[in-house]
Amino acid sequence: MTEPIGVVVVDDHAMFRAGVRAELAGAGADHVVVLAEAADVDEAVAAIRTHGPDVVLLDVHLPGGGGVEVMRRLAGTTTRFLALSVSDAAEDVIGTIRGGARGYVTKTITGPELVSAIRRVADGDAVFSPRLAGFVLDAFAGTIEVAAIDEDLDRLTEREREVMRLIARGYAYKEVAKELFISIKTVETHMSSVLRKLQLSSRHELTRWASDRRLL
Amino acid sequence: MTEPIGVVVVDDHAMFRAGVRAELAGAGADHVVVLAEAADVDEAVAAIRTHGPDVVLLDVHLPGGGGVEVMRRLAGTTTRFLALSVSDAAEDVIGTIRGGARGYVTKTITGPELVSAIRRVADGDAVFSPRLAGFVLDAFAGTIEVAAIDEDLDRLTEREREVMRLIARGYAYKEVAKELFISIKTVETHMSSVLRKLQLSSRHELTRWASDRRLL
DNA sequence: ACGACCATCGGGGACGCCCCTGATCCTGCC
DNA sequence: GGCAGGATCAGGGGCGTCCCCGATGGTCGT
Repeated sequence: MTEPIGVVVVDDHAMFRAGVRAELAGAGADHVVVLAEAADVDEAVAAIRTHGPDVVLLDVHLPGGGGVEVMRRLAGTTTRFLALSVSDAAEDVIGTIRGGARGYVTKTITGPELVSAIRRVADGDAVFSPRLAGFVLDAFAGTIEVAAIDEDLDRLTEREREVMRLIARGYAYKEVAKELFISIKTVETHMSSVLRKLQLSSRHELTRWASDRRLL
Repeated sequence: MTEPIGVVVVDDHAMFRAGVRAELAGAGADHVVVLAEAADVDEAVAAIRTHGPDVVLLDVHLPGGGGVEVMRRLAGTTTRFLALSVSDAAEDVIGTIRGGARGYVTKTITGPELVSAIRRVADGDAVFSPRLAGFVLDAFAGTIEVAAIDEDLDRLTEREREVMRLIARGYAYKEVAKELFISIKTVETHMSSVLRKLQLSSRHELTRWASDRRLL
């Protein structure tokens, strides 16, 4: 409370960064100080290393790998990350939390609420927009399943991933075969492996699965 | 140039509105004045009627019907609309232009660029982010096709639309039949009509078609 | 009353999707 | 050298998808 909280704002929209800065200057008063801004992953890593902020306001979708990449590169720091995103998609939220963020709020937040969220994160609390809190808990209740997803994807061979991508985009087996210069039967074999490894049962589920993970 | 340009800012994110206001105050200097802000369709319509701005900065995705709804309700005013969106999806851009906007820029824009865009729109020019200009022209080159899309959708009967929605979500014929308490054969008949009327040839194309138009 | 349109069903067929078994070739590893 | 795993292909079968044909009953407008 006596010490102001140092913050670095990471977002690829200059306009939005200006908005955060303006709101924090008004509602944050002496409590929160914006030390620096960054517009992509490289800038963010450099700025955080230079300024050592207490809290980083981190956009999820960011040129250069996304907010998760920033946290990965700074693993081990004492800095706390608060994700700030337009997306309320479960994959984004879960992925960001698993990447190490201490909270996740959407950009519909108001200035005073943001100040409050920053202070709570700086104090070590976890902060979530009300609507998100629900499935964050759901996800951690089913941690095994969440962890298993990436392992399953890793189990796919290179060729299987190629086939999977085309199928998920709506290509018929015949078209995949022509595209990859292989027989239809080979496509069927790969697809069979893909569905088995991902524990899916049809191309439609695969399409949904892939689009949920933004693999298209 | 002598007269300042009056602007109303419509966006559901208070933070973003603050950013626009701050940037316009800095880079816009005397040339641009923010008359009012609004966070949803009703507020926007009221604010624009009250203040009669030269230009409205209009977010595309907005509670209460979207930016298009705002323009529809204010049809006939001399106010010019500049769409300001995170989305660069063709449907959003085309739909907004068809709704009456004089320009469309993404939120990656900087303050000075936004001031420039506002002034050009106020002067009667059309303004587009460079990457978007291409397919805006494409769309107007193929105006017949764009106009035909909605006519085709209108040609579907109520029952056909129900079937279409379920199929597009990945339901099998059998599942659709159970869901709607009809025979599989009836589902097939409806699907056949849907595909013929929409000039598509498979459920996969239908899925893509529907998701492109956010009918899911 | 008649035609136009819609929703509902059926038979039958061509082809796509998915699975099973089984096979060859190559590469890398112990 | 054997052994595992990946990529390639084949045959055959069950079921889904999409089409053709035809049929009945209901509603609406003229």
